[in-house]
Amino acid sequence: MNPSDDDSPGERITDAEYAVMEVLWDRPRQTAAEVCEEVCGPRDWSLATVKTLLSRLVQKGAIAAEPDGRRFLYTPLIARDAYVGGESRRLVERLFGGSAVSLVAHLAESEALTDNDLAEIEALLKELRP
Amino acid sequence: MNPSDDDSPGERITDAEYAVMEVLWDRPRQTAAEVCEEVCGPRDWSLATVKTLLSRLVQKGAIAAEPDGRRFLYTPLIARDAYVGGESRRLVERLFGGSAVSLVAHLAESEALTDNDLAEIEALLKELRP
DNA sequence: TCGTATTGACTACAGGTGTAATCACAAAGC
DNA sequence: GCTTTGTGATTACACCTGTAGTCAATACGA
Repeated sequence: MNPSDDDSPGERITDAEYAVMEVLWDRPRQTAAEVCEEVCGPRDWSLATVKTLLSRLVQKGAIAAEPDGRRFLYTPLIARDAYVGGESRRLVERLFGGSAVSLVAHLAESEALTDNDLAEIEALLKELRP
Repeated sequence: MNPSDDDSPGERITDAEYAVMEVLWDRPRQTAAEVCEEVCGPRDWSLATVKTLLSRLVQKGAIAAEPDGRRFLYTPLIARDAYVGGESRRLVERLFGGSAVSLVAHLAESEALTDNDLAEIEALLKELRP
């Protein structure tokens, strides 16, 4: 895979922006007001804040703004999986020298994984490596 | 565990600061100049930058500055494991709804894990669940 | 038709972050 | 003693981020 194949937007998505992305991933093609209905309550934001975040996300190429009359319907341009994968990879890179195995080892040893979790992972692995 | 038992520093450690922490975790009790020797090259920083980062880390309570004559020897106050664990947990919380299993599943499915990785993890699990 | 509500664009502004210059001072060498 | 050098402290400054107000235009209801 050549480096310019990277389909992730150059600019990082911030914490606040991520909250907006969540809403749009859940249901695409929403207006600013609709997004606000979802997040303004929990995060105690005003509509203005949501509008700013939407603008910035459009600028960053993370979402598309499809004109619908006088307003816009916003839709994610990057898939949730791609984003989550990117962030995971970034963490593994930064904290575990790129070794995902180290991450799993750490999670296991630090009791972030219950016995049940371990069993689930084992099952998952069996599926992936028949 | 009561909430104030949290031994992690309230303030987050940033990306640049993390680079400095790495050096100190690798070998504690280093001077600013020594730290610079390690990071200034790779990150193309000046000594002044390193000093600023060290100051901020001291302020944040992430490292200690032990006087040594006219200068300081810097030493991490938070363990690498604690930090790494915290960051991992944060990511799992944010991106995978708190389920570490989901993270592993995602890594596996998104080919972030090679066959070799999977084998290693399997071996690790066998060790943890005899 | 005329006010009112809605909407995106623009502006604002404090705090964090990356990156560094400058300063004051003390140590060490000549 | 006087100068050079290494040191932390202070200050700087642009950009990013979180959070929001204001504005101008447009649509909608009376």
